This record gives sequence, structure tokens and C-alpha cells, in this order.
Amino acid sequence: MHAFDVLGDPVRRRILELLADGEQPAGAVSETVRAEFGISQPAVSQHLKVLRESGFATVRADGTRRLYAVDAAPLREVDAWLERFRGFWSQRLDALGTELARGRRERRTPPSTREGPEP
Amino acid sequence: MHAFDVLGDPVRRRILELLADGEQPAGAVSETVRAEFGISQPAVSQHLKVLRESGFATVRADGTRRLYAVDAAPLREVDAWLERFRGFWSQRLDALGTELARGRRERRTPPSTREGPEP
DNA sequence: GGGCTATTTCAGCCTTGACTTATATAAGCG
DNA sequence: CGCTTATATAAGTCAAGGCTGAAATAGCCC
Repeated sequence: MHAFDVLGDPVRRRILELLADGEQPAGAVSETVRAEFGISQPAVSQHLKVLRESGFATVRADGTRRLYAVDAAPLREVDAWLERFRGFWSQRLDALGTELARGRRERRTPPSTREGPEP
Repeated sequence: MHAFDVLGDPVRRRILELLADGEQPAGAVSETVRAEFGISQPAVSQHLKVLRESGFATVRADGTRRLYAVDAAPLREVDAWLERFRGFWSQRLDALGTELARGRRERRTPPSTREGPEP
């Protein structure tokens, strides 16, 4: 399953968001997702399996619990793919970045251009 | 259709890659993709429709031709989603650019639970 | 107008994958 | 040990969406 297919599912995206805050047992993830999406525990477990097998998450056993954590490698791959399109929107920011990298001689208006939906 | 669902299809990703090099008529895209994936011209047209309707591409008529181009807005949205995971792999220099893009609001440490593996 | 080219739309098939319920595995605990 | 908790797997159903061939739309050129 390709990285983008994995991220295509809203439940899986949500799970990754949850794991981004730190390691969590399957049960906790399951309960949150269950509450938010109204799906069963096995459904969540299947999503965790996909995340595991596609490399987005790692698992660690703690007694009967399974602690899941984000593995960023595939996300990085996604980010790399986006790379070629970044020029389409980051001209302003890139310019500023260059300026900063050159020594940040003068700091002018902060880049307040960015907006974005907060999930 | 969610942005990630759109990108979930390899044909659509390829089309976006093609368009990243500049505006192209549907026919040219169609022919390339047809050669690479072995699917029919209507199939490509349907993918173009998805890209159009989901905001990833814009069209412009030129006689009987349709010139397609990338619209970066949804890609930006995807990039924004990735934002929260960037801390997992950007402890290096590229953290600068990312942080700068965020407006350098705050210095946030990635979840200390786990270090991202360096492949 | 008639025919050619470029592209989209339609209708139907068929695969994929997300879900459910039921069941299996396995660790903790009395 | 058996009961309970935590999680995974199995089997089967169902809908979404990607594909095809056929037909529709529309500009172009004689």
C-alpha cells in the first residue's frame, strides 16, 4: 500500500495525529477514534495494522498492551514528493529563508501570510 | 473527495508531476499517462476531472484544447497537515526553513518519547 | 454544412478496502 | 487454574471508485 493511500483514510490520519503527541496504547487510540468516528475496536485495530505494515507506526509490547508510536520515514517520503511543488506557494517564504540563512542582517515584517484550517 | 484521497491514486500523482513542469493540454497528459500506465484516454480524462474538481488543477480553453495547470492550494493544505510531523525528522538544518515558514512562533521540541530513525 | 480532432460524459463491470460480528491469543490476577 | 482485560484475526457484507467501450459536445478547416 502506497504512503498516500495510507493517508487517504481519515481515521488513519487521525490516529497519526494522536500518536504525534507521543506513544499511546492501542486501547487509548481505539477509544478516541471510536468516540470520534463511531467505529468498532476491530476496525481501529485494522487501521493500526495498516499503519504498522506500511511503516507509519511502530509497536512495542508492554505486558498485554501495545504501545504505538509514529515512525516518520514514510511521512518524509510524502514530504519529499511535495518538494517539487513547494515552489508554487513558497516564493515569499523561501526568499525570507534565504535572507535568514545569509545572516539575518535585518528582520522586517514577520511572514504572517500563512493561514490554514486547524483540524 | 479529500486531498489525500486525490493523491492516493498513482495516475493522479503522475499527472500532477507532469503539470508541475508547466501547463499542458489534456491530450499530451493523456498520451504520456497512457504510455506509462496503459490506461485509456477517457480514464485519464476522468482523473483530470477529479483533479479539477478537487482544486488540484485549473483548466483554460484554447480552441478545442484544454490546458491544464497545477493549482497548489490543496497541496499546501497537505503540506500544512504534515507540519506537525516535521519535528520527527527535521532536527537538522532544514528545521530552519520549516520553522521560518511557521513564522517562528515558538520553539517546539518534538515528542521526546522516541527519536526518529535516520535511514 | 460535413468531417476531423480534442475532450468530456455515460453506463456498466469489477476490484478494493473499510466495516461488522464473532472468535482467537495472551497476559494479569484472584 | 479460570475470569477478565487488551488486542488481534477471521469471515463475510457492502459501497466507492477506477476502468472500459460507446456516445455526446464542441471547435476547426475545407
